[in-house]
Formats: sequence, structure tokens, C-alpha cells
Amino acid sequence: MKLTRRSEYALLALTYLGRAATEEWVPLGRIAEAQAIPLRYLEHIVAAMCRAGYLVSSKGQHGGYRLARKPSEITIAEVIRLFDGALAPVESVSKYFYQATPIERETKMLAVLGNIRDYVARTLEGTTLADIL
Amino acid sequence: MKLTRRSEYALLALTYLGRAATEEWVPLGRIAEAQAIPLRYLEHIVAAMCRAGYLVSSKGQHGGYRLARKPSEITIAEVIRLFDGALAPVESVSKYFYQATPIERETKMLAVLGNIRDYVARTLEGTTLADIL
DNA sequence: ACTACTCCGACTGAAACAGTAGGATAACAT
DNA sequence: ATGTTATCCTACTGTTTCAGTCGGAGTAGT
Repeated sequence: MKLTRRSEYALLALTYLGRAATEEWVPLGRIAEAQAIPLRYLEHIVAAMCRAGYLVSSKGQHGGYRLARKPSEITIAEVIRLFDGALAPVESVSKYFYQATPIERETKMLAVLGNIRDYVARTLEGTTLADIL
Repeated sequence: MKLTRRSEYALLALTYLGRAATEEWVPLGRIAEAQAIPLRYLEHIVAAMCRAGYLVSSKGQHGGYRLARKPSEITIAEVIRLFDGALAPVESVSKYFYQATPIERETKMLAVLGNIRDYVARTLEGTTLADIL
């Protein structure tokens, strides 16, 4: 599980929105500036999070974005899975992104990697946006 | 830490050599066939492991490769670091590959990621080639 | 109508990944 | 000496991913 900028920006945007007033529509420009994220890139990221149901948007003047769920109901795991796929170090031990890989034959190795994937999944599924605010 | 084929092939080659007789020089062709690895690709991988001191080679007929150290003295962590770099999910929490990244500002987030990196590093540094044979 | 937003698709440069290819070099066998 | 079998070294290649950028369309409030 290697985090890309995409995921980092997504998490930063979420934290910003999590700290904003619940009612407020926050325009992207403000997030981009505050968190030093390229605006036009952030658009794509935020669009994906809308489709995924983490955010809702309002168009037009004084529009913007806000969280669609409570911060305590958005786990870090799902955000990272959305942008970077599997949490596992190898797809052979991935639960949601399983794929065969050459190392499968080595069962001891697989056990070690599986153990790691379990730890990562457990901690990231157990951590919500509310925890990091 | 996303494992690439490089690392997988490297580990497979190591396990093959680990199971061979200690004195024996194993030619690459045999490893490639046994583990289903493209020979010309494996050459690069093995060369890197020679330079790193995990393997020694013998040229010419009846030449090949063998382990330079005992299996119990080669950790999985160092192999993966050699080919895929940091074990950490983000360079901000990497010990050997530190680099600044945007998410650094979020200390709670950083703590979670740091915790993951520590777990991964600990288990992979604690697992040697001998353990997976 | 104007302005300030979101929304949508296409495009781009650079790097990484996963190989392939050609040939040089070295040791051993006959 | 010569041929065989192996390592070694450098360069190249196609594909995909990453991290953006760009132009413009749609929409809601003033």
C-alpha cells in the first residue's frame, strides 16, 4: 500500500471540510489554497469523492462542497481504497482486489504478507475522519 | 509499500537458492524455469542482489549463483527496500527514505501512518529467508 | 446579465514497470 | 586451441501510472 498524492490530497480536503461548519458550502478554491493543492487537480479528486458518496456539492454562486456523512462515519481505509486500491502489499493477499501473483506459491511468505495486510486493514478501517481532526 | 514484480522475483530466486545445496553453483536458467521468471529480467534482479552482497557468482561453465550469507541472516525487509524502497505508506514516516509530503501537517494522520510503518518494518525485519523456507 | 461556482472530457510530460536484445567476458571441457 | 556454458554490461522498448493542465459547458444566486 503506497499512498499517492491523490490520496493525500483527498484526506487533506476531507480534514478541511471536517473542520468547517456543518452547514457551510466550502468552495474548492479555499481548500486548494489552504492546503496547497493544485485547484484543477483537486477537482478530479473531489469529483470522485462525490461519486463515492463522501461529499455532496452545490453548484453556482456560494456553492461548494460539504461532507455527506458525519466524520465518524468515514474511514481512512475506504478513502485510500478508492484512490490507491488494495491496502495489501501484494494482490494475492488482498480481500477486495485479489489477483494471482508469482509469490503465491510461497505459503510462508504469503502468511507474513497476509498478516501485514490484516494489520493495515484493521487499523485503517478502525480510524475515521473524526479521529484525525 | 506496494511490492513490484521485481521484489517478488527476487524473493522467489532467494528461496530457490536457499533450498539448493550450500556448495552448489546454481545457474540462472534453472531458477528462471523453476520459478517461471523471464530469464533476461532475472539477470538484472540477481545482479542487484550481487552488488548488495546477498549473492555471490561464479562465471563460466558450471558457474552460477549461491547465497553469500546464511538464510537466517537475510531479512525480507532489506530485500524489499533494495527493490521497492520505503516500507512506509508515505515517505514522511519513512526512516531510511524520508521525504516531505503534503500530509505531514496532519499530525494525527501521521501518527496512524507511522504506526503502520513501524509494524511493517518490525515484522519484515524480524522475518528472514530461513523463516520462509 | 453577470459572477462564482461546479462539472466533464481530453490532453500532456515525466517517470516507473516489466521486460528484450546484443554482445563482451570468463571459466571449464575436450 | 577451441567450443560451450555461463555471467556481465549497456542500451533500448512498449505500456501504464502519476500528477497535473486546459477549455469549455452547466448552474445557481445577485
